[in-house]
Amino acid sequence: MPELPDVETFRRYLKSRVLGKVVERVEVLAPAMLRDISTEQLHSQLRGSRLRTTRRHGKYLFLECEDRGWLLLHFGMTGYPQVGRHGASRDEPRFRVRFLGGESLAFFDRRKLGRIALVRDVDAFIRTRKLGPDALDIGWRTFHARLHRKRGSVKAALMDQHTIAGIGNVYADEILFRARLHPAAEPTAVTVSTWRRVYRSLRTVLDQAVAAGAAPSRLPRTSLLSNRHKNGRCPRCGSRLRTMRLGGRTTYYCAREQRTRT
DNA sequence: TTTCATGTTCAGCA
DNA sequence: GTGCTGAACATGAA
Repeated sequence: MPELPDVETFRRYLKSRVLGKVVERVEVLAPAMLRDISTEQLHSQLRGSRLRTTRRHGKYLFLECEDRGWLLLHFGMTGYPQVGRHGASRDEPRFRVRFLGGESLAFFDRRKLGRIALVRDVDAFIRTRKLGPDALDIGWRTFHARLHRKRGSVKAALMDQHTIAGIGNVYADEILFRARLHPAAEPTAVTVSTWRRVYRSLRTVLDQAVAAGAAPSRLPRTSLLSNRHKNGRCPRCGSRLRTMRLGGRTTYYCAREQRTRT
């Protein structure tokens, strides 16, 4: 479920497990996941390099490889990293970085929708891709300025990575549920005080999710996340949750509590 | 068997 | 440029 909280959890995990390690070799089991680089190039670029720092922007994770640039990892819908001794896991990873000393970083991704690349400069990458500010860094003024004039729905605006980076389908629903705002509300019709509520909700929801290590079981019981399924009920008022399609994705909301205005 | 799924990207259309 | 829809990517789960 790689949205911002998941990727931030991955980042912290990798920070504690692979920094300082030296790359021995790289194995690409699913070459289609590479972007703008071949397996051979990636291997020769990374071999002998020491991992120095980690960075995250939105749903992108970067590992700095000393003198070689940054290894970019995007987890798509089903990707996740795992560090351990070679071959410790039953599943076959799509990508693996072996380190001197015997450990390796494996990238699992059933659906192969994840992406792997090597970039020279993270900030340049963010500019080129026109990614918006990271959802955990954005301040109230910037948030309001970037969102309140958008067309379409508030939910689509929250999920637009060019507007604000890191929020996906699940957390967009969660943020709007907590803010009690209807996901289909038009951004231009939302009052400033309601935008404030959305902003505060965004901070609370993301902060709590990161603190919980993005584990649904460790999120507040009043969260929508654990109820987003057929026959799911609103954890606050008990009414049946409704669904609709917004921005091409299934949207869960409580029709009784989430209003179009206010 | 069919439908749906947490993400991104592109084509086609308004 | 903005936004929407549908498709593609590739695979598992309900």
